[in-house]
Order: sequence, then C-alpha cells, then structure tokens
Amino acid sequence: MSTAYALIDCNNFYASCERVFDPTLKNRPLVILSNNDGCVIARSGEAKELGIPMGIPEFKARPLIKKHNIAVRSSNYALYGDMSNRVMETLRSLTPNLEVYSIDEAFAELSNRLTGSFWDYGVEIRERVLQWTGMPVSVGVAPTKTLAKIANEYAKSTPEREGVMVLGSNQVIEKVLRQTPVDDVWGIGRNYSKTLREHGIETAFDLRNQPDSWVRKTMKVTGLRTVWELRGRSCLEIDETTEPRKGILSSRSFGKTVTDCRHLKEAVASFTERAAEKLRAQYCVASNISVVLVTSKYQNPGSKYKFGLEIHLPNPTANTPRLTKISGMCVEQLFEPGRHYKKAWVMLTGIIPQQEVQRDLFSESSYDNKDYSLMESLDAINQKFGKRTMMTAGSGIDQPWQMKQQFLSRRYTTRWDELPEVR
DNA sequence: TCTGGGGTCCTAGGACCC
DNA sequence: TCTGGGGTCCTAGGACCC
Repeated sequence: MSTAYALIDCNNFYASCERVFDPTLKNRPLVILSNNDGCVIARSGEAKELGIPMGIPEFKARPLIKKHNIAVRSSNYALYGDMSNRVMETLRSLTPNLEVYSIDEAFAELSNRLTGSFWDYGVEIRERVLQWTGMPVSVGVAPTKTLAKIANEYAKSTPEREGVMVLGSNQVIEKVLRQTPVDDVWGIGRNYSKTLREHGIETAFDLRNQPDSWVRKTMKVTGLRTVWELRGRSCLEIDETTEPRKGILSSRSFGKTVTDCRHLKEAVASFTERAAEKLRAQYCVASNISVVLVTSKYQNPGSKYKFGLEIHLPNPTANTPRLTKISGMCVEQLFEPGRHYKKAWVMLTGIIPQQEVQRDLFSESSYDNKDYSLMESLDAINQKFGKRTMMTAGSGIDQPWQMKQQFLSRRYTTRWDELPEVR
C-alpha cells in the first residue's frame, strides 16, 4: 500500500461531547434529541445496547428511557461545533492532508508509509486526540476512502481492535468485506440496498463482484465508483478545500403549530437572518431566495403539505433587511388561513463571492460598500455579545414558535456565563 | 398529543441557441 | 410523405451523506 487513506471518526460524538463536561454522564446510558426534542439523533454505547434505535421519535422511546433511567439531552450545537474544531485542530497537528468531512469525521491521506506503521499511526492519533480533547475516536486505514470507512466501522464494532483497523492485504480485505452487510457500505442507502438484496447481493463482497455494466445501469456512475473503490481502486480524492456552499438553508420546526400570518412572518424573518449571516460568513452574496412553508405530512397522508416560492434577485445581496423584506412578501403570498404550519425554511442559492458581483450602475439596490459595512458591524456585535443582540424587528421578540429544548446542557466552551465550575 | 436540520451529486427533460 | 445536429443552461426530482 503506497498511498492510503485514514478515516478518523469520533465515537458517539454528541454523547461524548456531553460527557466531556458532565462526568455524571460517564457509564450512564445517554440519548441526544434533535432540535425541537423530536427524535433521538445520537446515543451513547450503553443506550445503543439497550435497544434505542437511531431516529426514533422521542415519545416512542419514552418507556425505555424511563425504564432504564437513561439520561436525555437536547442537542447543543454550539458545544458540538466547538469540540469538533478542537478535534480537527489536533488532527492537523499529526497530518497535513486533512479533509474535514463532517462534524465528527475527517479523512487523512497517508503517503509513503510502510504498512507496519499504519497501525502505530492510528494509535498515536487516538491517544493524542483523547489526551488533548477528551474525545474517543476510531481510526480505519485502507487503500481507498470507501474501504477506510469500512475499516473504521470494523474498528468500532470489534473491541479487540482497540479502535484501530488497517485493511492492507487482499486476504484481510476480503474477509472483512464478506462480513459487511451491503447497506453498511458508504454510498448505499435504503433504496439501493433494497434493489441489491432483491438481486441476492447481501454483502460488500457480493457487491464488489458485480459486473461494471450492471452496476452502472442500476446505480449510475456514483454506484460504479463505490464498487471500484471496494476493489481497491481509488476514485475519491482528499478534498482539503472549503469551497463556498452552493446553497444555504435555514429551517426549523416550530415548538407548536403556527396558524397566523404574523408569527409565520416573524419565524421566516429570523430564518432569513440566520441564512444571511451564514452567507456573509463566507463572504458571498445570493442571487435567489426561496421560502417554503410546511404543514404536517402525517395529518393527511398523500395531500400537499409543502408550499414554496422562489424569487430571483436581479441584484445579488447579503443584506439582511433586504432579504427579510422579500421573504416576508413570500410568506404573505403563500399563507392560507386555516392551515396549521409546523415548519418553514429559507434557502439562499446562486451563491457567488462578494467580489465577483456585477455592479449594476443604474440601481441603488446592489450590495454596495455601505450595505457591506452595515452588515459587518451587525455581525461583529452579535459575535461579541451573543446571538440576536441586534436583530431586525421583523423577527419578533416573544417568538412563540421557538423550538422546544427542554433538556439543553450549557454551552460550556463558547459562553462566559456558562463555563463549567469546579468546586 | 409527540416524527431533525443541514448538505452533496447525478440525471432527465425542456427551453433555447445557432 | 419527407422534417438536422449540435450545444448550453436551467429545473425538478431522486439518490445519497452525517
């Protein structure tokens, strides 16, 4: 193996973050709920063993939670985001070629190492991250990213591996692929795995042995890449760049259903505010904004429950008041009395770097220097004094639609007033 | 009663151009 | 009856990821 990829993945990331700052949670089963406390989105190892499934609605899990005295937390993204940065910085101290793939995983490219030393490298990563951040991680090493994912999974589920697995020789790869259910392969989701199983393809090993033409036909080029990667031919490279996002979405379910237009406009205004903030954080402007209002899809199954509108902005902008005004007009058009709204979202697309904006000489509404410095001060104030210190009046003060967060832990690392205390 | 919030890539098909 | 051949751009929708 001359070039190899490592996948470093935090174990039960959200649960581990909570534990770093609250030792009473050690060894106790723990679940983390989605925004709005709707579903279980993360579980500690103990909670998994007790049979709490991923994604289950909280009310369905409640009997088990009671029975086993499982600890419950609302998701605390301020805390998780900060912990994630610490882990990634630690990884960068050990490997220059790092691709941060998600909040809790990163790929590293390892060139010119001897097979023997991959294992040592994995152990070193684990030890350093644990020591510097308190976060347990697992490491999988293999000739391709797809195989590194599988190696990582194997390291996690096989305690004897002590959190590190190297897939080097063909014999070992084959043995592990035979044990890997096809739906555990990266890139194979619910739909494809159903199709594959209908064709008698049960394991990663079976999938690897399918002819290219059939794979291409049933799973398109992305599927073919997956199969080649399983065969050890690398098709996916390390991507270290952080390109600007192509779309920025801000959405929330409401704490309780919203039926009046004013509150709906407030909610959408505040989502617009957040989206615009993200947009400016990457020094970009948007050329389109779309607003979607959502009612319950469970209430009248099959009937329409999403109502959306997209507006093209002749002059791309990142100006919050301007965007808020447009999204408010969308709400007015979409709103129908009598509907019970559960959720809304605001999406910004057609995103281009600020400097590349075509100036429109005859219009005052382009994103000019005055706009820019106003927004810059707004962001600076909110960063210094906390979110929503300054906001547009349209986003409402009382915000009755705010999400439920009954079990929120403190933002230990990002708020002075919520630092952990030692007695 | 109660069901998350972000993202990516690919493809097909239509509009439109020369 | 016969009815070009190529291209681009955009959108909607479907698949996937964490």
